[in-house]
Amino acid sequence: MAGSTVRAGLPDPVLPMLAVDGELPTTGYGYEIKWDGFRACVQVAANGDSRLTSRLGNDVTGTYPDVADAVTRILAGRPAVLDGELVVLDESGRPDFGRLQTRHQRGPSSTLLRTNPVTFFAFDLLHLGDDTLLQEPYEQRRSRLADLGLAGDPLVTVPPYYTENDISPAELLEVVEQQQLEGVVAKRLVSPYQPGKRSRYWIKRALIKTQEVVIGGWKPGEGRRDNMIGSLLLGAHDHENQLVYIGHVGTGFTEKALGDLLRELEPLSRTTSPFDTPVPRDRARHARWVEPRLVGEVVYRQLTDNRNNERRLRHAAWRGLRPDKEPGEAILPQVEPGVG
DNA sequence: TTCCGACAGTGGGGTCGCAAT
DNA sequence: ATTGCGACCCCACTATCGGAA
Repeated sequence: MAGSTVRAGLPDPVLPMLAVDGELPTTGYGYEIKWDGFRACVQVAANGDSRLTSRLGNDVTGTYPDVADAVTRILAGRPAVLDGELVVLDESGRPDFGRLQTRHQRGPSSTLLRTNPVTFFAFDLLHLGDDTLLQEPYEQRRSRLADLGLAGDPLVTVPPYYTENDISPAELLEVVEQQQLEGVVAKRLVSPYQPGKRSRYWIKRALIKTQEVVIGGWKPGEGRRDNMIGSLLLGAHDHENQLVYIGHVGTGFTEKALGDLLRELEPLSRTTSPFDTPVPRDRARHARWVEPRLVGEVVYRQLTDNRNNERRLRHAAWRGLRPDKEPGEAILPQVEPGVG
């Protein structure tokens, strides 16, 4: 793997097992909260060397040295490979992806290391000592993981999983929605661990929201999207009826939808931004502005607050035009009160 | 025949670092 | 000093193709 550091006693980086999108099965699966952070695998060798790798196998040990050290210390000489998620929790105990991004790629000298503590949520055990657990069923690996004694250290935790005997997936999703968490992952109880593979052994169900939006411009596409729309610049009205820029959407279109949209947008061209709030320079680059008349619908995961208190759609995907709606009906949701 | 999994290739938000202007 | 751009992290989604069902 390019870019990885060779360390004595450590095998190649582990590529994490992945989940497909889908509805949650009601039987034969364990259910876990989907934690909003960075996926990471921890490898600890018998000599105490340790390595943290990202989803694509990149070495991120230097970014989170305290996490690697904590796991090594707890294991006390036992070699092991763990899979989990690096998460930053906010004051109410919910994952805060934004703070994790701020910390990412910072070196050990960064002051952010102290202001943004990261917790490793360990949810699978692939190797322990001389034992390879990849072929063991999920439940067995979970049991061995629970016996490791990882919980108790502030930097490491082992989040629980639930079965149909504890709670139905529908009920768990309700809890997740109330707590404003990201979603649920179902893992087949008898399944092995297949590194780097995406299969129905693991099924993720993310909570998504819908939003009506006003199209205020578009950016041309590239490559396969040459001579087509690359993305749409979106806005919605706040409580003072200002048209607030809330980000772009560049996915979810069929090719036909892209062509139809372009034909509708071209007659609406104008030379200035129709938004009442500024569009960041790099986001407005190459933008073609239009009269804010067309209303559409997008789905998204989260309406973020960046460091400038600007709200942006995260993971937005286009659903289609809403010719039945007036621009004034595209209203920003109120800021949700914190939980906890 | 149809369906599904894997892959390539678009696009997004965000941060950081380097080189060109 | 500003700007452009790529490299990372997170990701959604469409289109395509070959093999499984």
